[in-house]
Amino acid sequence: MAHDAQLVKGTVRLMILRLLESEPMYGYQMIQHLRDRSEGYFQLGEGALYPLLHELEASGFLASRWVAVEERPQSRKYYSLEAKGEQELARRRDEWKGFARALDLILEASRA
Amino acid sequence: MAHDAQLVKGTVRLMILRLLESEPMYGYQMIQHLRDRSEGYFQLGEGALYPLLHELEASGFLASRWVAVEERPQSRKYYSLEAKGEQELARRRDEWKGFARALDLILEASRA
DNA sequence: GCGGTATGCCTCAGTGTCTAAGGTATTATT
DNA sequence: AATAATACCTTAGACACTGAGGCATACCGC
Repeated sequence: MAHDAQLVKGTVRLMILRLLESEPMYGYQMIQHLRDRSEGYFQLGEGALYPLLHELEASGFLASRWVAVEERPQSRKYYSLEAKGEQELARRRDEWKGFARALDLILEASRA
Repeated sequence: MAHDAQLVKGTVRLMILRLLESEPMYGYQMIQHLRDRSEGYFQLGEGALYPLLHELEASGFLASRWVAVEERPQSRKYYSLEAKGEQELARRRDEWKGFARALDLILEASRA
């Protein structure tokens, strides 16, 4: 709605970057972690995730590598956070804080 | 992204309903209040506001009345919160809290 | 007198994010 | 034999917001 209008929509970006800050993960795993860590709140669809991961990698925020798993036929594509991605994470985190704070100013609004 | 995927996009709705909880206001005034109360953070565009007000009124959340102002040529369209709008406000407020809480769970994530 | 800024309402094409559904392939369960 | 789970992928459509436009009046500076 203004300078960072995309902020709130792009919250998934922030969450993905945050997850990868802890450890490298593959897509399917991210969906589960988001669901579990948010106590079932975030049910991210694959259609929202995969294109986003590709974009983040193309932007140089993430790197990926394929890892075969013996007992499974389907390889996993692990993503990890690049230095540029860490900066992006910090930026997005600050934006989120700013937004949440501003909204609280509106909601609480002690004065009339 | 899930049950209330529209939540975060529809944050403007929440803010408008909140503003009108305090007192009836007209569109142009809402834009200024949002800007001032958020310390300049929210710069809502008219293109986002007016259609939304029409929709909220059509949904029965708001009521409007035109008020002429002597020293000004342009009449003001004052909106006020209906009973149904108060319920909607409560609902949206709870949704917002749930979302912000869930996101914090992801961001803080004390465990690995 | 003329452009810029402010007030105050309005609309609409375009952008970007997400949803919902589809696809491929294998294994385990019912 | 069908369903769910794992694991990757794509794409049409919905939806909220941006940015620009329009209309009308008043004031300010040059």
